[in-house]
Amino acid sequence: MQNDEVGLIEGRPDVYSGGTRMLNAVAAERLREMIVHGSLAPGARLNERELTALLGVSRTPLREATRMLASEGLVDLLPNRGARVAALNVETVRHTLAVMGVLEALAGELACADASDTAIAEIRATHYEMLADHARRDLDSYFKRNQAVHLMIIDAAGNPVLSQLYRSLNDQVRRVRYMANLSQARWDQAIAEHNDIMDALGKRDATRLKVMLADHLAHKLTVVSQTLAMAAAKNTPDMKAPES
Amino acid sequence: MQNDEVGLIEGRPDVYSGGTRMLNAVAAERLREMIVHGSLAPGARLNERELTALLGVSRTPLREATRMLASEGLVDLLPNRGARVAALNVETVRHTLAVMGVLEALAGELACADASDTAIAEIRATHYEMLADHARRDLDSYFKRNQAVHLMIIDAAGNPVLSQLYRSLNDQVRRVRYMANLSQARWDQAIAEHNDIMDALGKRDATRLKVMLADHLAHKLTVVSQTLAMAAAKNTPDMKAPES
DNA sequence: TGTATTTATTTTGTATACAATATTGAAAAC
DNA sequence: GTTTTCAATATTGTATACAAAATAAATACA
Repeated sequence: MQNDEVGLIEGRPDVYSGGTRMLNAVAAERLREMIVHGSLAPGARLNERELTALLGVSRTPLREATRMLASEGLVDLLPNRGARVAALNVETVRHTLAVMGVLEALAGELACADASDTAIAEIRATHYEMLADHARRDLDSYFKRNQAVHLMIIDAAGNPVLSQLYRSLNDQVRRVRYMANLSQARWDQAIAEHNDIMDALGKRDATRLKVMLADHLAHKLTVVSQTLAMAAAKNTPDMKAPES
Repeated sequence: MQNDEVGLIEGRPDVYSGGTRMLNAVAAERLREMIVHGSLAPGARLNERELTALLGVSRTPLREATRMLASEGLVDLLPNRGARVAALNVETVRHTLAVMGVLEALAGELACADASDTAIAEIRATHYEMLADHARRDLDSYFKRNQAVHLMIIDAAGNPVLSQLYRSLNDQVRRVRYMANLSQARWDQAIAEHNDIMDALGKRDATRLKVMLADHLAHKLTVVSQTLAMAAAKNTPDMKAPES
């Protein structure tokens, strides 16, 4: 009756088999994606019955997954009322971006000092692919490459703690992206900023890189704030979790 | 048979009652404490049977707790081999302290700019109590107050994301503290540094505060590194998780 | 004695059962 | 017509049952 999708073991009958895979990780991954992409909206309840049916997993690994997501800050747990997708208000995003800012600055510093030339070359290559996406007006691909560039800079710092933390915070902010498209002007500006960032990194100019990253993030904050303000204006009592 | 300690509901029979409390949170809190205090050593297996007996909770909330701790980085999950206390090697601690450094710097900046005078006064008061602990050579109380001061500075920044993240990272590092005592010389030096930190914060001198916090953390890193190196020398194949 | 190999035991992963709290909906009271 | 009350339903929290790994123990074999 269970195991419609996930729990199904390669070419085996549609029946649970026993202590075997890490369904909690699978469920967490899929829930994370749903939350980031907005198919689970901020404030939405995570109904266990629905989600077990959707994911083909029993309640046990599903609940383990929601608990993990709660520790990551994507979900809020309410006593006897289950899990809700974390609210997404301007304040929280501002706080999150402030932290991401110093993490990027640290990454920039470390990357300029320690990153290998080949690592920087790989970042540059992805950067150019991103420019191609911009030229083609391929927004989806641009977003992916843009993300990749930022994550590659972070990873170039060679600090796994930093990498993991940044990814976690980044997921929070990514949720906003799927709420509104980018204006052409802002897109062009972002590209210009990325050129500066790439240039500074190529020259291993940590001081300038940090400034560029900070500016880039500040502009992102204004865009995100506008997006959230508009969304809040549209359907007023949204975005914020329904009051307890 | 279960519910020896935690699940026991006020003056009720020693039997489980039903969908009621948040035993996962209770279990997570107790496990976190055990890991931070070292009663669950780095690399140790988290045997579910033992822990359910110890905590008086069934496997379900216990597992939810371990999954949360995994997301916090205090625990590693191995497929079909359960949870282990995360290893505690110099590298990881160094990476963690590097991130904590930029978080403290951000907090210092924001606190100097935005913290209320009463908030700073409260930090100062705790600072003086810490000096009293030092004068009395009350190491335990000193550690608590020292922690409190640092957390108060973080919280004074008024950024909940920052606060939560810092606490999570801080738990990682706190584990080392319980492995060795402090030399008198280092203790005196730490006190001197704290005086400087307090002074800079009182004058809302963000630039100097950031330098002081950075120095303080750098010294902490050397102490922690020595501690871990000594521990590694004593019982060689410890501290690192047993190879998979 | 030491090393494979097989068998027993333990431990983990998942599903389900059951009780208590929330939520819904309809009847009753105002 | 609106609000209140109370039963019916749904949903959550916890415990337990059962199967597959993993580990330990025991046996076979050299």
